[in-house]
Amino acid sequence: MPPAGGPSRLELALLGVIQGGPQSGYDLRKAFTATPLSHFSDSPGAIYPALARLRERGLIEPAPRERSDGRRRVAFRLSAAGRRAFLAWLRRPPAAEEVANDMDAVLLRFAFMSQAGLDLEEIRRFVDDLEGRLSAHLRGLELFLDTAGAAMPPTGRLAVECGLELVRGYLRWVAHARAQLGAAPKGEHA
Amino acid sequence: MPPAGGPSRLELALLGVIQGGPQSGYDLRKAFTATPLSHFSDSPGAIYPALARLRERGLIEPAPRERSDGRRRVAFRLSAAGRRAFLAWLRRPPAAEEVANDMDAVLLRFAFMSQAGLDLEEIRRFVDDLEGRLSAHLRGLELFLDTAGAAMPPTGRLAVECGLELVRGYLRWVAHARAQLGAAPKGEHA
DNA sequence: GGGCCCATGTAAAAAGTTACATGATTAA
DNA sequence: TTAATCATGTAACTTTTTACATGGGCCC
Repeated sequence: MPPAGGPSRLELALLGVIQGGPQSGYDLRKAFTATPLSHFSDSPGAIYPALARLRERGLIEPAPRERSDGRRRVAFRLSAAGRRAFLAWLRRPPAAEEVANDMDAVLLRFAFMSQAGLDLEEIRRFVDDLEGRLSAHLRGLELFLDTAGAAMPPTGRLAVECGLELVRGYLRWVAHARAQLGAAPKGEHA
Repeated sequence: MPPAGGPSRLELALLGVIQGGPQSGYDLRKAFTATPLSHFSDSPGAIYPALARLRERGLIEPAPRERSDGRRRVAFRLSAAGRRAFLAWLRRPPAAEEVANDMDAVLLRFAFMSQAGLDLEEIRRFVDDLEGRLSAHLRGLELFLDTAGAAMPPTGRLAVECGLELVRGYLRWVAHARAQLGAAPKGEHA
């Protein structure tokens, strides 16, 4: 729904999957239902219009068809401009506001990074930035609880504490991710 | 965007805050900017139309004004039907699909429970149901990782592992919440 | 009186949801 | 041949976003 400036989250997810190899609308629908990450609609009413938009903007283009069984099938691949836009989006460091209430978008970016060929150092820098934002957000939540917690109804306070526990979970994951990324031998991505 | 059947998430959040006492549109905007839980837009273009819809459907009604300083101010309170609808929403046990990709909605329900006067036993049952769903989802993610994890690009796999860590965070919180709720003396809510 | 916050709204445009429509191909 | 699956789309509707518009009260 949001004319949020650049491509929508669905469009970016589409670009991300397409980036891994030409995909038809039907492929993409299946990818979204099969994959645990991302809760995107598998409805044709979302995907086909989104593909049409991406095509109009020159971010994707029809790929030459290989498997020429009789079926009608329109596979798309990224155009040069599409690849540029996608990489620019991937490289955007996590913003404070995003970390506070749109971690899905941050994780979506991260998920596509190695497949898109970002090098280890860039990915590590992203993780470092993310950790800083998460720590700040954690402090903010703790401060809020200290200030307003006592006056809140029990389940309200518990809900905020849940947010806190989540951020701690993210921070634990950051440590894990850094270990995995650090351990990987140089140039071992994709 | 979604005509998902009942009231939208924003509408439910509005009902939830109004439930705690009469609120004007401006109050609600402030509540959404000040509160850490929930990332709702503070934009008038979202809130005033939503209030108008709720009013048309008979879920809220203008409250008699108390602070009669000169300012124009239209405060709303829940109608009887509004209270019924809100309670019915609160009491809906968490569904599997919700736990997988809309925990925000689950937490939003939980946050309003004690203020709305649900009794401790109901809240505990909700938490028990939630734990069951979370455990099932955890197993699902673990299975996915065992099956598909090896074939995934590194950051893709890490992103799924992040989802896993999150679910573990939620489960830790469930244990904490149960302890808090169990410890509270009978009838100590709101 | 001028500027700032309070307070409520509207208008245009975009994106998603549900539901429907259509046709080809494969398998029973 | 009949049903299921592959595959792509359209139409109506709803909500949200951004941006603008308006006006009253308060404080210096």
